[in-house]
Amino acid sequence: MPMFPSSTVENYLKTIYMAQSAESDGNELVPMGQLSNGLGVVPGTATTMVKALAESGLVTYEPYAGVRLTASGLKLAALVLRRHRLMELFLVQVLGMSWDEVHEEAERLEHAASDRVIDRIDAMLGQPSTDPHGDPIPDPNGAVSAQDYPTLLTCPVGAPVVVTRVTDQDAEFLRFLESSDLKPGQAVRVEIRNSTADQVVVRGKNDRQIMIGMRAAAKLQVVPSDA
Amino acid sequence: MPMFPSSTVENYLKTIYMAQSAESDGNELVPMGQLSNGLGVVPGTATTMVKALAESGLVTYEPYAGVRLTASGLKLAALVLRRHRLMELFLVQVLGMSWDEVHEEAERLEHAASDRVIDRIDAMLGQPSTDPHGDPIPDPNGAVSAQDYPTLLTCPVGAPVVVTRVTDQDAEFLRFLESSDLKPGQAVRVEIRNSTADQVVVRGKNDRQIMIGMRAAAKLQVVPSDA
DNA sequence: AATATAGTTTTGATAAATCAAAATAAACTA
DNA sequence: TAGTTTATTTTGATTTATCAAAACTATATT
Repeated sequence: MPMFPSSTVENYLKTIYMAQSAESDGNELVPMGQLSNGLGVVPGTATTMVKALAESGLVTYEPYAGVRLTASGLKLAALVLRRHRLMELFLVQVLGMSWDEVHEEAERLEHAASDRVIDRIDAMLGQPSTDPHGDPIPDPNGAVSAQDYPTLLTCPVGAPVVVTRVTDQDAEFLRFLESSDLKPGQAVRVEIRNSTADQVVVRGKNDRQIMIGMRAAAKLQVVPSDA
Repeated sequence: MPMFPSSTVENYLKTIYMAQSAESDGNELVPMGQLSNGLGVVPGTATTMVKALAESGLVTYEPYAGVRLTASGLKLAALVLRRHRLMELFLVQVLGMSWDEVHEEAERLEHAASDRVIDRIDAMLGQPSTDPHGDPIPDPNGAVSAQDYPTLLTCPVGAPVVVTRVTDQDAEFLRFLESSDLKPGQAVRVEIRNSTADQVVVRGKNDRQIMIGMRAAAKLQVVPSDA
């Protein structure tokens, strides 16, 4: 129970949090391999650290099975994500940075910005609910509005939808989306979905036709739209 | 020669830089005691670290005498100060924080903000030359416009001057200055200076009369003004 | 000069976070 | 079921930054 969690601890919690919420259940155990992989450390390092986190009551650890956040770990992780996402939005909206470069910036700033600063940013941006990638911003208590949207891979073919969220922070991928007019907010429609050929054809802005693979399509969350 | 200096290294350089430039000469050796004191570590720790910095070519170290920045150490230190001071000004001007709380915020953010972010801030603020305390902001190459101003302790009695810089970051002191209308930019005039009684009497805003000690007076730099 | 004092360096330990590689457990395969 | 593969844990070292306390140096005092 570190009074002030190190940025290492914050990163472990954040990574576990995201792996956990990527699961349908959301309460699954995260395998150690996935964790060490996500953090870019060798497996043994993650094992050692997770045992310390368990000692601090931030996670529960089941040897050979995986790790899961406790209530307090969950809250801490959500607050780290809050800082990260508010920071990203701030960098885009106030400093005018491009959405593909803010992730790595926020990756460092999230550990240095105090609640005082974060609260100011939150107020300045009008208490926004999502960051530039459409990821939800937890509230000051760590609560997140539940999200479970369809994607370009699962939404009905032909139905008009709006891109709401991109669940991948890779800068190159984000630049591709930008150049394809597929950023959050964009109205689109799936025209063809061919799993054998691994292609999803989308009709987008100005009737532009864009072909993407199924892997990519699954990373674009959407909501049905009326128009 | 660390490719990416740790924030510890940055803090050592910054502290040496400030101690050095506080000297008249500006090229003096900084005693180890002053350094360890400024950093809040025990003397032995500073000795060890300084030897490593010397190894990296950032400082020259003379045992039992002290430490001095090399050209490359000087530049690095100036760039840390640039980040710190731009960040402080940004927190005050854009986020509307009070000038007495931004120092400690910037103390952490200065190590996390990239040049990309800093350059945006610099542009947004119109390439300012001083921070909220009047401290000069080094340019992107680490160059600082030389400053050697008189203070409320050394300026002519009776002459109209303007407060330009406060060389102390203590939050309580800064709040006192704010409540006494002695922030940078304020036009004032020294009325009485009595070294025996350790008092400097200043006529300030709205003809208000303020009494401060000589220690405090020496921390307020001024420039002569016409009015 | 002899001694006291203040400042500095050395030495030995420690905590946090990591890696490499050996050991072990679980899962899969034939 | 026996053997192989994959995932995980252990063990032993390493790096960075730190402290406590002993040893030392230089300077000031009488």
